[in-house]
Amino acid sequence: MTALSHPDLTRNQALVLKALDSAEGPLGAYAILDALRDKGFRAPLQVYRALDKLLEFGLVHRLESINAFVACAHPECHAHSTIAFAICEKCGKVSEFGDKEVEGRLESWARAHNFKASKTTIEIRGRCEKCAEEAA
Amino acid sequence: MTALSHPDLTRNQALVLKALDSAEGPLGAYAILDALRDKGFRAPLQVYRALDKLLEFGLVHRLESINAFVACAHPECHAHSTIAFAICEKCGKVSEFGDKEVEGRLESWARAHNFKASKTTIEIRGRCEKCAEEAA
DNA sequence: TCCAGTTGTGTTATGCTATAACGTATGGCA
DNA sequence: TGCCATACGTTATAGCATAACACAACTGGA
Ligand SMILES: [Zn+2]
Ligand SMILES: [Zn+2]
Ligand SMILES: [Zn+2]
Ligand SMILES: [Zn+2]
Repeated sequence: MTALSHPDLTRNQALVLKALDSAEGPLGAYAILDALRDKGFRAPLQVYRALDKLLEFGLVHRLESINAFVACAHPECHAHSTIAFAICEKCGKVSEFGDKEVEGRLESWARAHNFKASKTTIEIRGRCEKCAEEAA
Repeated sequence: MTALSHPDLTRNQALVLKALDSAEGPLGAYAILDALRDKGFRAPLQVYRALDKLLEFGLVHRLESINAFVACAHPECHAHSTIAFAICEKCGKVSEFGDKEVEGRLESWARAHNFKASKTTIEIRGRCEKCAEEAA
């Protein structure tokens, strides 16, 4: 789905990114581990270390509210600004979007309170369009 | 700090709320357990079950990004609207605030994409005013 | 009164998420 | 060559959350 190329990804990092990228939805670290056992992965740390780097590169996002990871849908693009995620609790579909207005409001709260922000999380959980239709 | 009274809190629920309310910052479930061992608490489930109810009553918030819980700073007040949290990673101080503009923007994204939101998380991690001064 | 349903509780065991601590291997560079 | 930084592999452990079972207390109606 996304551009899988990046300067100097190591083998493990590339494998983890590929696993995330070819998954339908977000994956937990242990699900990634299971998906990569036949590539030689044995221990959670192999996954977490790769994820740390991929997060640093901005190629992967961590979804705090569900302890899972997704490949970035728009790499190269949203650089390091604040991103919001809509997560379907039924099918796992994740949509990322940015909103300058929201970002600005949160930034001004921080400025007004002398709060030095380092990372902002915005996650909406619910039902995606398709799954909402099916609901009772 | 906050109003500790609520219709029909059970003993365990009241104890957990009191523990959170008298803590300096957010507490993990196991920290609450440890704090309540001398009140007879023995197992994590005693804590989690009380927390479930307190969350339902809106007396406690869960901070998804740090797997911890805080007593609501404004019970009775912000009812069930979306709340944002600023969490100091140094001293643990948590500030809650609501922003109708932010809430509205996220709601309109959801409406535009036919996404049926059930719970929205907004958490800003960083340094509070006091701790930012001390930083190198 | 008795029964059934609901809610809270206690306990044991288990599962899922993440990191500590150790040693090894590799590549760039003075 | 010696040094440093980075990645890797493995074992063990820490931290967070729930499943499953059993029992007690209350509630409302037959
Ligand atoms: Zn992205
Ligand atoms: Zn869906
Ligand atoms: Zn609150
Ligand atoms: Zn602070």
